[in-house]
Amino acid sequence: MKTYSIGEVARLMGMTTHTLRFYDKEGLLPNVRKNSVGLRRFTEDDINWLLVLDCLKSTGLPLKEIRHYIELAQQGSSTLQERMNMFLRQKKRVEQQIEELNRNMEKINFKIQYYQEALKNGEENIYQKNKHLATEKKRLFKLSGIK
Amino acid sequence: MKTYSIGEVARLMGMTTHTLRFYDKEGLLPNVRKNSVGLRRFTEDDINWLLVLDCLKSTGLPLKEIRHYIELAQQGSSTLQERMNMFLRQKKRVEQQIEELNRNMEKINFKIQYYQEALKNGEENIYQKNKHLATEKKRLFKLSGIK
DNA sequence: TCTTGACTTAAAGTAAACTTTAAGTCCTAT
DNA sequence: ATAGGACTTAAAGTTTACTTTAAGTCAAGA
Repeated sequence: MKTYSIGEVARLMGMTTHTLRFYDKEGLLPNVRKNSVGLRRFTEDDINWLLVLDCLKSTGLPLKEIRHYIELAQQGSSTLQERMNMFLRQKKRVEQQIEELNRNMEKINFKIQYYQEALKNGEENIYQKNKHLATEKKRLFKLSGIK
Repeated sequence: MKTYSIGEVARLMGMTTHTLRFYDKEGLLPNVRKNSVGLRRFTEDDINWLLVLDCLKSTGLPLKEIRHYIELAQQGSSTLQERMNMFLRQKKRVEQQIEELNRNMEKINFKIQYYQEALKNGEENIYQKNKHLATEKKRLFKLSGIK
């Protein structure tokens, strides 16, 4: 069965070998074997897991909780439900992240529009500078009960 | 003109007063005035800026670069273009972030599907466990030139 | 008057996720 | 046989963005 060196996997995943060893030390690479001279050999399955790890990590799941997921997986099919719940929670978080990014995108687009105007006129117009924030401010004031 | 205490603004923004003082110390709240007894009083404009700061921060712009933006703004209209470029770059980053989130969402959805199947059958099917990763793996292998 | 609570500054401490350093082994090509 | 490069472990250091602690001021309520 084909295996890969830590250097190859690092290049493949866009990580450093240091990071991969750090993950291993932290228990985040549960199945990686070492050959007769003590070098890590990564299988296709190890790479598949790295892709999932990368997905969880880059959607904001802390390494600690990724390790917890690994522990669940190692306990066998009795933890199937719990593992699915983890992915369901993560799905919700990603949905929220996308919503927040869209809201922030609107703000950024407004700012770009504002600067385009300002560049055309050669000066800034303080009064329309933050027009777009009015709605959100009202929401926050209502929510916090301030004023 | 109505102003707000640091405590009110903290509640409004969902931050602590500590964080607001930290931002002030770091030069991230350029216009906040203090009253006769030395207490910070936040104006509507200060709150507007905090909303923009929050937008930049939560789309991943480091505080250091936010401070740089402030410095540009303080230099007047000669920096309009540069400030717009900053928002244009940030827009691109947010677009990439949304794309990445969508890719990750697909992986998470596959995992949820997988667990639903596994729960129905009461056992895991190792062979379809990572079917969805095949395409991405091919892409990565091609990109890195490994194999 | 005393205490409670909000505020002040300055400085030290923390958590997460690496990153770097140090010291050493092993294989390959010149 | 020796220099280079990839690998090993263990441990210390770094960065970012806060968070906590310490020591103190001030105004209002019981």
